[in-house]
Amino acid sequence: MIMLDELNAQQRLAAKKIDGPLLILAGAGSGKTKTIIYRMAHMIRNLGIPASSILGVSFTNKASKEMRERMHALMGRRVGRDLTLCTFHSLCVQILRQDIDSIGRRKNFTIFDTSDQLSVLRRALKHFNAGKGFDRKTVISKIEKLKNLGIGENEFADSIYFDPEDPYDHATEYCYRYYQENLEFYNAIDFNDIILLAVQILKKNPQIATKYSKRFQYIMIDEYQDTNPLQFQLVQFLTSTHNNICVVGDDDQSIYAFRGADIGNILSFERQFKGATIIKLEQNYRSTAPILNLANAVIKENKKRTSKTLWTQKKSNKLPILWAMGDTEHEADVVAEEIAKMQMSGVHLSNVAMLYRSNTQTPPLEDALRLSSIPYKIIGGQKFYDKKEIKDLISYLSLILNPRNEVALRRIINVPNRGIGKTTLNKFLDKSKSEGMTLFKTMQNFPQVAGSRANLISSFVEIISVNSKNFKMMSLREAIGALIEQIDYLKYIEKEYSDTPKQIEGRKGDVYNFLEAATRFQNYMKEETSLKNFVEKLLLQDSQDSNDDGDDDGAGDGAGDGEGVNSKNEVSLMTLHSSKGLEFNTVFLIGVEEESLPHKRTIEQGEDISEERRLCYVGMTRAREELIMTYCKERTMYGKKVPRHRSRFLHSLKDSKLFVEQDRTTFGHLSEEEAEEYKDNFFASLIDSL
DNA sequence: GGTTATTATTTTTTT
DNA sequence: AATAATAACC
Repeated sequence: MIMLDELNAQQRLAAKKIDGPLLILAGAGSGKTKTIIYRMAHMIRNLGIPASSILGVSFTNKASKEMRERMHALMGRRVGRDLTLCTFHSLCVQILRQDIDSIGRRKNFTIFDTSDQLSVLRRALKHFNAGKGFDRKTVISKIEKLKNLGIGENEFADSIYFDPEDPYDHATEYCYRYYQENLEFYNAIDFNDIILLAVQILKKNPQIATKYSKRFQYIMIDEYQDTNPLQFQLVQFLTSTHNNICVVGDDDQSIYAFRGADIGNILSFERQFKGATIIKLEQNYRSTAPILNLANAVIKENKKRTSKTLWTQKKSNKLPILWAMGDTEHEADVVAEEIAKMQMSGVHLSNVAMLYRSNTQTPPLEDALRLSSIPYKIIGGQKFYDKKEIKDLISYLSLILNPRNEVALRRIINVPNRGIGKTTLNKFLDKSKSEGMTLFKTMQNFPQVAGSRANLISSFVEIISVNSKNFKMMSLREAIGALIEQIDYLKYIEKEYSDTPKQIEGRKGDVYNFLEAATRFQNYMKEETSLKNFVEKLLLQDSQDSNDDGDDDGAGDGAGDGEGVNSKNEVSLMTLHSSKGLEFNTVFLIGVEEESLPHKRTIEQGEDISEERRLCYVGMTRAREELIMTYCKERTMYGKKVPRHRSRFLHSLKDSKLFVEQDRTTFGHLSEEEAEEYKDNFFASLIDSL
């Protein structure tokens, strides 16, 4: 028997409401995950619902991993194993692997990431009009938006989204088609296609839709405010036979509109699922009252939101603080100094985080921490597989997996240098076109096209085919090792970076880490290890997945595992986006200034800064006890110093007494005595350093 | 075909 | 300031 006594009244209501549509509006820190876990446990243990008929969908691997771990802790491993807890993307990849042939596509597709997309787009734009300088990223984001709305490449021109006056729309029209044709020819799909094609499968094959809907009788969606229209369609198919859907979310934490999330999905849940129950979780167990008061005041300004006010029992007389700093370096130094002080007084650094709007703010903070010898960890930012070496290796693997993948082929055809340059490549591209054959097949069948370089081509083709045999015969780890050796990749790194020797070690390290990752994958997946699964996992990895050198999971059943990604004695650094779902005793909110939060691009784009406000709200509500915000009077941007001002989000509250402002460029935050002492120390250390 | 110099561009957030 | 794309050179 699972006892629900540990839940509060609202949480318990939510856990007990099993049938029909349910919307749980869960404010920040209101025990959302706990409620979901108990709800599932209650269903399985008390009501005897088979775990295998329950599906829990989240957005990040980290979220589903956490859910699984907490399920294990509560009910033991066996039950957890039968539950399906996964991300939207991994769920859809499973659907595609099973049934993609039902919409006339091949099964061994590869997944294109952003850089693959960009490389196709470059060619698309060249074809469209060699002269004009269109921005590839703008075109991509237009295409993605269309895909998220479910508009195909041939439907765009006639849709209401097409503006004949806008030259970008004409470019997009052309490129969208070119892009889709190419992807299909290469047998590749992009992130949006993962969802889009899965929905298409379900749409065209009602029996398949029914199959999945029957298999998953109870469906839960986490972070529902982040779903896009396409994901909404998917949910509709999955619930078509039973309507047992429970969604959990917080409209105030919707921060992914830029990738198509539609806050309307959560706001209109009642209308879309008839007879829905709505339960609000408003008690916050995380933050102290002063922190919550400020956060509430900030978010209150937003117009479109469900009415909901968080409250807490945690009293405190520590008001949030806003520090005015001189410039970027000053900001980093002062914060680092403060953290050093905390460390001295015995604070464990896993309880401390620095949050900021964009990744570009990371380097100066990092420098300051390093100079003060404070251990830190950057979460998110550049993904492991975004590094050049890893992309190269993955391209080899993708090509081996799917020889139609021309983007991968072009990336590595001359890496390491093997004397196959632009001219030769172009010859093969022409031939490939005239024969209507994939680029790789052309190289395989007509090496003589390269003239005197024919043997170079042949030996490249040979490398690929030898290795694809290797992957069938050896273990994953061995086969990757053999590949690296055969192409002599480590030597290539040495040569390539011979003028920046400092980098060599690190880049080689990336290669070793890659091998490590393969080993870990192999140990974890056992007989399900395959190259396909491995590459897929790498590409669907999210920014909070552990790609560190370390012992992350410890494997033993953890006794009450700690919250947060980082339990080591390290400060966590991350963007506001990646901080969602986490909490820390002390939060430094860096750069709460105009053009940063709200961001310049959003201000320029027109009026809707509500998402920026939510971002600010998310950041503030990460803090349990202490919230320290900073802004600079001057910031270095694009290598130039620019004057800056405190964010409008705080400016409008400056007389509210909800926070204190201290000017750290003077000694205004100190009493006279302290200021004297500080100055003495400062000069003393200055003299020391001379 | 490969290397180096110059120029352009970037920086919002990410599955 | 750092990096990538392009052009010009060897």
